[in-house]
Amino acid sequence: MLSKKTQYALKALSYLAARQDQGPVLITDIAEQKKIPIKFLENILLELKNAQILGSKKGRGGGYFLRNAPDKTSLATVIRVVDGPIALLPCVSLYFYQKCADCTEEICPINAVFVQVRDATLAVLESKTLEDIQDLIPEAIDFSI
Amino acid sequence: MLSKKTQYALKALSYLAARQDQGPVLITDIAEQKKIPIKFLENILLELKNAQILGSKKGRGGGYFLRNAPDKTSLATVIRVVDGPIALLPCVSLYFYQKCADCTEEICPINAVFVQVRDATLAVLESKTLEDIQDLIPEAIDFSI
DNA sequence: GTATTCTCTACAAATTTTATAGACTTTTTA
DNA sequence: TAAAAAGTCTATAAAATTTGTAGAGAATAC
Repeated sequence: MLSKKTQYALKALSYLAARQDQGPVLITDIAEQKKIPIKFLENILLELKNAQILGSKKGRGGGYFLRNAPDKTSLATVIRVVDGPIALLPCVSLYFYQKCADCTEEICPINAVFVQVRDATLAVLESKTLEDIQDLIPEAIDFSI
Repeated sequence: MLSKKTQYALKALSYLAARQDQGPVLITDIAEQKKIPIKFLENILLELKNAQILGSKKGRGGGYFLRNAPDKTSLATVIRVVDGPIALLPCVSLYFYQKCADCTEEICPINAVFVQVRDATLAVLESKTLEDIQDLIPEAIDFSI
């Protein structure tokens, strides 16, 4: 399971992606709308900024915004930044690889299967982007029609 | 990432699968060969037994053994028993479902993507079984040829 | 009936996750 | 140019989970 932190990150990014053209968005705004503890969210957004996913502006009229077009940031990237490895085993991870204590990967059948799991998972997470998880903006829907 | 507990479970099952026809295997034996803390392993094997994956026999000549043919137990089953949910989000889990606080799944784009991730992952984990991760038994390989 | 082996419950230590506090810096603007 | 607005940064605390240990108990084989 993704950590709460990562779930918060995805919600925040989903919110920001939908407001891409509307200039910087306040942390406070995101926290309230998405019901995320504000101080926790601060840390998360900062991390996303340090990873070049978000940009920010200080002072009046400031806030956070996507640094690139929503379709340029994959969900895999987000998860790796906030949560770490996507693979189910360390010996199978592309970005957080760690050798197993005793096993030799060339002949380890467990390793082989989990490479397949990783690839299946990544096929989705690398291809889906913030564009695909954009918030539907309620205000934009006209129910009077 | 899978917990150490689940990794131990998979190693133990991999060991047992390869020794399927040789009668019960001692906890001690598995623990030594797979370098798993024995008391921890006891708990794990017991859990696998309670989940009907393993059978056991007490007393001299006793030990643990697979309850069914190796190809009858999927890796998904094992992971669910030991680790819990395979899905990345609670609102997307088949066996450990939990509703999100504020989101309505029908229109939640995050939910939709993670259903796809889940299905891609499960396609592998449901189809692969203990047969696929059987230990290669070193003793059985004849290097003299 | 005793040695062997799994069973069960409780607990303890370590680590990770979740969250909060508060002082600091940058920017805007009156 | 000072005050208000907003993000930055580091440290710490609380809670939860994971990892591992202890030891008495029950079943079985010989």
